[in-house]
Amino acid sequence: MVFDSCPDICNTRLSLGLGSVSINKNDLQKHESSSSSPKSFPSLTLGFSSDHLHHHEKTLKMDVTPKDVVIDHHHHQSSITDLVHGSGGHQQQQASSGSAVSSFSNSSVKREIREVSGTDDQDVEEERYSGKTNVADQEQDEEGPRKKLRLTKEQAFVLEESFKEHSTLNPKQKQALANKLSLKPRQVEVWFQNRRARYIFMFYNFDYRIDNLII
DNA sequence: ATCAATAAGGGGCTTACCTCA
DNA sequence: TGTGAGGTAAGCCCCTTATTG
Repeated sequence: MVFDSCPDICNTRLSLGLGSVSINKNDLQKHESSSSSPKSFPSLTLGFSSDHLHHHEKTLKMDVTPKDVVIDHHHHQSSITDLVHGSGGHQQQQASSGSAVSSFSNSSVKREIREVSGTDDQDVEEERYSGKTNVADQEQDEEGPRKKLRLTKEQAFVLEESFKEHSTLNPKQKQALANKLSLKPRQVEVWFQNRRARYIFMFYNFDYRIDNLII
């Protein structure tokens, strides 16, 4: 199904298509086998309009599947894109990044700023150095191999409960949780990131099991 | 020694906001 | 005064690494 987008007005000879892409669930689940029932996802396609298609063997195509359509399916974004584009997920990221040309990666800088600034964090840190896990963390600040923080059961419980309420946090919520648990806001943020990743993984595994049951 | 779980690092993309021509 | 382009900061995601039980 393809709707030509203003071919006369823009004269770009491009068309914008809305359709669906069938994806074998086996391929979706990279590391899992069985269940060959195909799944279809909504797809957005940019290409030459149909009347020009014959003149172009190679069509410029950009499928937005299904990241922006299926909520919480980010985890398999690259797998799906692999199928559509035939290679790594980074290709999709580049394809969709037209607006990001002027952007530059400044993650590490951001992180530095985050660590250096924010007196609130310092207060929080001072507090947490009195706790059980803080010794290891304190050592980490000094030179040497990074020590892995293990959250206490209480901390994990509170984070879990909070995650049930909302899977993402706004800055205030993050800060409040950090204060409550004597953690850095960054640690709360990381926990939620990892937790979301786990959640999506579990979601797909559940889906996979259901499929098997039905078959 | 091996493995699974998970905290954290690094890089990329998106979005909002600001400045300036 | 309104507008578009470019820069910046912040947040999120994916992938990966490192640590720990």
